Amino acid sequence: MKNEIDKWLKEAEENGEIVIDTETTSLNPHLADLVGISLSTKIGRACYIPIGHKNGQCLNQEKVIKRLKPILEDKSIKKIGQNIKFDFIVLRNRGIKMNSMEDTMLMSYVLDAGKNRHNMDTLSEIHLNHKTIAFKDLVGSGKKEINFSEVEINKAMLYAAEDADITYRLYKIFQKNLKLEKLINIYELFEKPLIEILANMEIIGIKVDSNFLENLSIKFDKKIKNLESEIYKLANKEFNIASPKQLGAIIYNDLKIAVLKRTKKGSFATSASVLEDLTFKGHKFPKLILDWRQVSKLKNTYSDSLREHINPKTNRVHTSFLLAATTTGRLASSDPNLQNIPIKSEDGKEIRKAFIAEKGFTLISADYNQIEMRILADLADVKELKKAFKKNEDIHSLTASQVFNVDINEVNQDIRRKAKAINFGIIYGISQYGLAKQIMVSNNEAESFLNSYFLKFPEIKDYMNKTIKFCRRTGYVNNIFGRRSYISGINDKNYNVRNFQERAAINAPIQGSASEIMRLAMIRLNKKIKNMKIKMLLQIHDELIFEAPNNEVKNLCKLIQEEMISVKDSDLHSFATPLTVDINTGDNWGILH
DNA sequence: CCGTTCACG
DNA sequence: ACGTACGTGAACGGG
Repeated sequence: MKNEIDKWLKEAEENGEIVIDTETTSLNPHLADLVGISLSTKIGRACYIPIGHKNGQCLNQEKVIKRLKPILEDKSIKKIGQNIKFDFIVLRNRGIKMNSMEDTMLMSYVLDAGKNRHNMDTLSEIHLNHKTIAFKDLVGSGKKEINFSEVEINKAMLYAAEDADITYRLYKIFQKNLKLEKLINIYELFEKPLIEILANMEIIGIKVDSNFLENLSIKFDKKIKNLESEIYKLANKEFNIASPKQLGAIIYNDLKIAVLKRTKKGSFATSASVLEDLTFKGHKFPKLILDWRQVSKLKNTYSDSLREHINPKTNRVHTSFLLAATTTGRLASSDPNLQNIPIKSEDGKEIRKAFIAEKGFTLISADYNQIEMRILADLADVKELKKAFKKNEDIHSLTASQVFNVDINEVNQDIRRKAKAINFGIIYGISQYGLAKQIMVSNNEAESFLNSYFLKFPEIKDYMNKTIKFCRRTGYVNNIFGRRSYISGINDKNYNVRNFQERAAINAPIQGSASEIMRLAMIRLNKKIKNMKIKMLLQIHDELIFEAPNNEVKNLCKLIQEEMISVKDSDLHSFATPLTVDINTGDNWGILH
């Protein structure tokens, strides 16, 4: 049996590449134990090494790991996988530091973001016209679902070997296509380096104070109970507040607070924006619901759930960063999502205080200031915007003075707020209707704001028209660095679908270019700090969180800031607009802003 | 398993 | 006349 493995590894050395796929006890790589490993060195042929099945004859785990390690750590041998960051983390927890990794999921993402998903079942059907053995067929579903370690070895072998073979076939196809489409650089420079960087961030995790969260839960629970009794009193009955159906019946049928409003699909409309309108009618009920919703959200999604994600061995939370989830190049985060931790409300900010630095360490937050507006200035070559950023002016105040025709020193809070909403709207692909709703002015007013906006910044209108035109012709848009986002439905005959896609087309290059800048910054920073005590912990789109030894904080802040700003001038693109980075430090995430 | 709601950038 | 701001993930209800 051992000679058998040696044969595969020898072929890997000869070919300079090997496909690897790990089967484990969990889809969460931080909790997963190895059950088996499949390998392929030639199309149409793959093997399965069972090492953790509960039933049947397995090979000795330690011996297999020891035998595989030198090959997986040999830089001259490519390791090819589908979502290989998962396998990297699983193997890293067993002492193997895999390198020279290739990932078919990321190749597909670079080629086809926005066109289809990038899981193997989808890719196999699209590119190989082959329906794979489903994971569900092996483990079942619902009550009868079993763990992968309980799957019969013979069945697991067929499944795992198929996956390795399909991965190899996909790799060959994508390799060719990336060159053909001239997208190989995006894959090499923006995707591959992130695999190990993100894996290490996930493995390190961030420390979370469980007791602090528990106390918050108790505090939130009291608030919820108080609100509930008030709500039931006004409703004259008890009901499930979390059910829009029941809530709508109370609002529109029992209390008759307002004329019936429905969602697109016909159910009662009870969203925050609707309830906010109703609070203006002087009734106490909608406000109570809004408060209840907010506190319930904080308790259910954060103070309760976050505690369950704390790894008892590390006292830290280990998220998963998703590299191939968005259509624009942004990352996503899950299990738990650490990119949407509350900040806007006072109660919400409390959650952030639970994220703390290790003793003797400090958290450092570094965020790009106004990165999307800066990219827009560059992307659309907006003279006035570029000038303003070079002079380090407040961009919303400038917009306000231009749109509302007042001196920049006479901009008040109200028109600055409106100007800020316009700037956001521009990035999202504005409509007068959307703007009107957002800042609560009439359609006509919103229209006149936009007219004077485009008069002052005519290049932005040109960019929008040009982008949509390009997208209609090609079906996709490019960002500054050449990443492609497919926009399906840009030529749809349905007006609403089409408009929606047009806004997405305008937004994708802006959001996407910003995400690329952050990727470059992470890669540069990683090179600088990889042998230091400071650790990169989180990325929240335009912000990075680090944990650094107290006595090094001052110097490291400078280093981080310099590296992030210097991305402005890379071999790939040079910005005329300067980047600025705000730095904050503290012993918890709550005081970083 | 989908729709609704809401947390973030 | 139409009626949505762009990109996500998680929790929950209800069929």
